Parts: sequence; C-alpha cells; structure tokens
Amino acid sequence: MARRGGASRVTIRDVARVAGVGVATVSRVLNGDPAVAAATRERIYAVMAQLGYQPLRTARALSRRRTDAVLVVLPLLTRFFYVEILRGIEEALLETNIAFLLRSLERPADGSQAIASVRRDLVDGVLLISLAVTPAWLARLERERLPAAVADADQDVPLPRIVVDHAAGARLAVRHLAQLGHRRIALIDRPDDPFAEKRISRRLLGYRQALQELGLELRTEYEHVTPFSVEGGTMGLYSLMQLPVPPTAVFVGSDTQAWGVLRAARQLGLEVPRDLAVVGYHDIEIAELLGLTTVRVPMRVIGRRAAQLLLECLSGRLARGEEVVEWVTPELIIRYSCGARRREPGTGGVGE
Amino acid sequence: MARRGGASRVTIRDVARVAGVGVATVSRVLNGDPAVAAATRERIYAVMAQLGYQPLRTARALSRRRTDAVLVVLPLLTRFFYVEILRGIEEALLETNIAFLLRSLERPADGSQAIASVRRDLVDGVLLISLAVTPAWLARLERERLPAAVADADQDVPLPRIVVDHAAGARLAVRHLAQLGHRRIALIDRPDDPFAEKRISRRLLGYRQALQELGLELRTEYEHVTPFSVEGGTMGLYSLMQLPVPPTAVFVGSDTQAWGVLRAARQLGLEVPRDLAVVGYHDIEIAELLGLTTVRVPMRVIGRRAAQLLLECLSGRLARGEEVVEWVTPELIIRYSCGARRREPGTGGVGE
DNA sequence: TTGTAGGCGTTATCAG
DNA sequence: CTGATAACGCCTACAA
Repeated sequence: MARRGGASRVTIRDVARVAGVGVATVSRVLNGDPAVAAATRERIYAVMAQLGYQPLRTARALSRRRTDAVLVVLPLLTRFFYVEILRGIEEALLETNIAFLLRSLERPADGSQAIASVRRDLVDGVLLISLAVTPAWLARLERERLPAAVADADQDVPLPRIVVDHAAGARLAVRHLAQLGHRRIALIDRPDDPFAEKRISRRLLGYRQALQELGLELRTEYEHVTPFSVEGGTMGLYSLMQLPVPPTAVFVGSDTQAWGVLRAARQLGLEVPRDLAVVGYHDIEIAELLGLTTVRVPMRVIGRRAAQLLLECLSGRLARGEEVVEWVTPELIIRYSCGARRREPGTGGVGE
Repeated sequence: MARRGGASRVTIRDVARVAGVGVATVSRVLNGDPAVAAATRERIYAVMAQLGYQPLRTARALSRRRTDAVLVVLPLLTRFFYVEILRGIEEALLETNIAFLLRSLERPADGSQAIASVRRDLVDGVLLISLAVTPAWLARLERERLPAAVADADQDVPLPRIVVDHAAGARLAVRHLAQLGHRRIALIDRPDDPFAEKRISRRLLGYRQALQELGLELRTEYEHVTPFSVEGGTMGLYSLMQLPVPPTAVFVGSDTQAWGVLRAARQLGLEVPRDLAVVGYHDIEIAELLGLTTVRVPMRVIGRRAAQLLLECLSGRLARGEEVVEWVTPELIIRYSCGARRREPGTGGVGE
C-alpha cells in the first residue's frame, strides 16, 4: 500500500537487492564499517554508483539521532569581524559534510530568543561567536546535551574556546607607539561584548601593563570606553583632546572606532600622524584603505579552529566538559597612521 | 527490545496515552487539522504543555518529506550589500519555523561545487542572492524538484524573483546631476554579477536613457566598467580624468567604487563636489560616513520579499513554474558629494 | 470525529 | 563476515 505518489527514490533496499546482499551490509559500507569483505564492498559501491544511490539525510538523521548540521550564532551580521570568523567556520565545515544554520543577533534581547532555537533535533552542536555566554546559554546547552565551542571567547567561559590574547595585542600597540617616542598614549576601547557596553576588556589590562613595563605614567583620564562605532571613536577623541594635557598617541580598540578617531582628528585640525599617532585593532578591510596601523586579529583562523574544536566534540575525540582553551595572538600591522612610515594618500570623503 | 540507552524522550504516543486519544488525533492537532473536536484539541494541548512535548524535527522530516529548512546561497559574504539582503531573509524566516543553511561563494568556481549541495533531503527550497542563475543551477533545481527564488535577480531569470530597477536608479542619479547643472556626466559601473566582470548592466541602460531624455551627448569614452572594489573606482576616475574633455560629474555603480573615486579625486587635487560631483549606488553603511550622495537600494526589503516568495512556493500558494517578478525601485539619497548640500567634515585617512 | 496500523529510509542488534 | 528484523518518531489511508 504505497502511501504517496511521487517517483519513488532509490533506497538502500534497492541497492541491497541488486547487489544480492542484505540492507545491513549496504548500511555498513555506507558507514565505513571495516568488517565487510573487500569484494562485497566493491560490488556494493559499484551498484550504488550504477543506481545513483544517495542515502536520505532525513532518514539517517532519525535513525542515528544526529542531523549533521550545527548552529552558528553571532552578533550583528554586518560587522566584518564576525563575518570573517564565520567564513573561517564555513571553510572548515566545507571539508566535512556538515551543514550549518545561522542565527544572527541584532539586539541583546535576541539572545534569549535565540536560545530557544537551540535544539538537539535541529543540530548536533553550536558555535558561538564573540558572545557573552550567559548561564542561560549554558543551561540550555546542557539540557539539550549539545556540545558547543566559542570563537573569540572570553577567557573564563566554561566551554571549549578560542580566545584571542587581547592583552598581548594591546601591549604590541602601546610598545610600538612608545618606541616611536610617544609618552602620552591614550586608549579608546570598545566593549568586549557588542551587547555589554560596560565590560572591562583585556585590552585595557594589556594597555596598562605595557605602560607600566615602559615606565610610563598611567592616567585614568586617558582610558575611554566608547560605543563600537565610528561615532564612538569620534566621541572618544573629542573627549581626550579637551584634556589639559592631551595625548600624542591613541590606541583604539577597534578599527571602526579608529576611523572615527581619524575623522575627529581631521575635524580638530590635527594631522595624523604628525600631531597624533593612531593604532587600531582587528585589521578589518577598511584599515588598509585608511592607512591605519593596526593590530591584526586572525579572524578566519579563529573561526576555523573553533569549528575544528566543535568537530572534535562531535566525533567524541574531545570529552564532554573537558577544559580546552586555545590562544590566538594578534600581530602588529604597520601602516601610516602611527608615523613609522611616511606618506599615504588621503582616503576621500567630501569637504575639508 | 529498546535499541539505545539514553533518557527516552516524550513522544507523540505518550501524549496520546495521557490524553486518552490515539496518536493520529495528536498528530492532527499538531498539524492544525480542523477536523478535531475543540474539546479534544484543548485537552491535547494541555497534555502537550504538561509533558513538555515537542515533536521531533527529524522524525517529522522523514515522514513529511520536508526539512523545514531552506538554503541561502550568496556571493562574498563580506559585502555589506549581500549581508543586508541576508538579514532581510532572516527576518522573514524568523517569523516562521523555517531555518536556513548558508553557502557563500568566494570565487566563481565555488558555484558549481555549491550546486551539488542543493538536495531535496537537505532543504525544502533555495534562495539565491545576486547570482547569475546558470543553466546548471536551473537543471539541478529542477532535478531535485526544489522551489527557488532569487533576490536581486537579473530581469530574465526564469524563477520567482525580486528585481531591482537599476535602470530607474541610474536615471535618478543622472537627472539629479543634470539638474545641478552638469552636462558632462560619466559612468563608472560595476559588473552586475560579482563573478561576471563583463556583463552589461541595466544601470548603463538607464544612464544612457537619462542622457538622451535630457538631450545630453552620449560619449562612450565616459562609460567605464571597473572591478567591484575601491581600487576599481580609483582606476575608473584616473582613466576619465585623462580624457581630453573630462567629465564634471560621475555616477558610480557602487558605493564601494565611489569611495575609490573620492580617494582618486583627492589624489588628483580635485575637490568634491566643487571640481567633481559624485553619486554612488546602494547606500551601504560607509556612504553616510563619506558624505556620499547615492542611490539607495532597499536591501532588507529585497531579502524579505524574496523569502516571502519562496515561502509562497513552499506553501503551494505559488504554483511551480509560475512567472513572478517583483520590482523594487531605488531612491535617491542626497548628501554632499553631489554639491546639492554644503559642508561635510572630511572622513580621515592618513596624510594629505 | 477518532483509532489502528503500515510506511517513511536508515541504523543497529542479534543470531548465524 | 552477513542477513533478518526491530526500532527511530511521526504521518496518514482506511476503517469505524
């Protein structure tokens, strides 16, 4: 009693029948079970090819209780930084037959809503990008027995994670500026988590640490946290330049804000790098166009390795609850805004 | 003979038993079958809530032969334009319970590889963004009996599609420049498809049309197609300015290239808009920062409507093979680079 | 309006 | 090393 119309597809039973074996054997071949005679295996392969057989994903999913898909959650899809991490993830996943679903969070409130979509029957694992992993997340992951990994994680998240050594990145920037002769180096930072404006970042720690090591004075009025936007950077520089003793150099916690700093400098009649040296962070695509010296965070690598971490969880090579932290170290990219090299054409924009 | 360990989950059978009905009735309720007595329905809802029952997606998928997921294919994930369309799609899909898989194409060659991942047992439909839909795509979609829709499609793609009226957009820009007194208006365009450098765009048609309507001279040496990048724009302007009779205004087929035009103008000692008026295209995020007058393409709307189109295919409201084209018209956003408004602070970048 | 039972295609157990 | 067969959880034709 055929239940539906439609051209019936080639099933494992067809393969078994034509190959003269049982379905179990075909299934074994499909799953790479070594306990199949080589001759049998070859014959089955041949039949599969001949019949154009392809196992039905949904049927496998039901039977194996896994979907061969993972969920990627990330904030603000339009930001180059996150998207590059995503591409790293995609690269790694393309080498497997695991697909990925996407969920982007536009506002902080979207997070709790997104948590509900984390389901065992939807995906086999979860990849979190640059997100504050709340107890709610952890609880949900635990409840659904879903492995997870975090790309660009906070240091103390209790999940397998790739963490960027932002402190080291900051030290790189500050040391470089000091080397160029600067003594009054300010910091305009972004919040670590795009949705948590107030958190103190590792960059701040690295910044302070570097100043101390260099024997430079720490001035709290030089430390600013402003929104993660071009305007945020502009605001930051305006504040700094109103100080009685303004800095001669600024390390900015994101290239996006650094762009704002460059604009503000121009508006204030400051010539970069002569009157003000600027170092950014991330090395997103605009950095090169702006001639911005910056600290490069290897975004693709982060994504790729986070994905690999998750794959190891899925394959069982990594035990559940096992503590794994992989550190990634940024690298200094010297361009023109710091003054170490000379002359770079302006970048346009209208007016003076 | 229980096959596996694991805490057994709440199944439809549990619900049926507790509610004192058959599984079929529960299933009917689940699928909104109206032929269920209201009282029965209520009772079943109550039991489902009480037991915390959730139908297993994979089981449904196998039985219903649909996955409740769609595949989104787009070029170059890092481009704001495509990502914004993607967000429109996500918005629309979030209102349903349909998930989406992502496949981004970095190089043209990735296309053919991606086609292989289009499978009926993976997704229920496909959403193509800004891609040239080749015969290979169409064949694959047909073979897999997969409905598809295209966002930002070429006019003559034989699939349900959202088409941007680029010709109208170009006319908007050219007319605006003419109104400001310009007679020598050049075009620096991008290729329509990111992977097909040579194709002639609708923008070119609109550009020519507008000039004709305005009684302005058409000069083929004013028509340039350069790569879809900042450098592409720079190159374009350099070529134009070497002409014996250079233009006084340029309409640029993408904001990305327009940025390059602004940079090149500065390098050439031209002041925008005094010496050269510039109008861009798309209205991506940097346009505002650059003070760039541009033609806004409503990216989110495009994504959202393309998704809705696909949803209509899935629900059967839209018949297979039915011809559907929805037009979207761009809008002129006047800022400073065209000269219609005055004064805008520069945008930074290092050096003069 | 509701229940029974067979089927969706695959995996995995267990006996041979 | 291989085969028969019972799950996996849900949907639906058919009977009641």
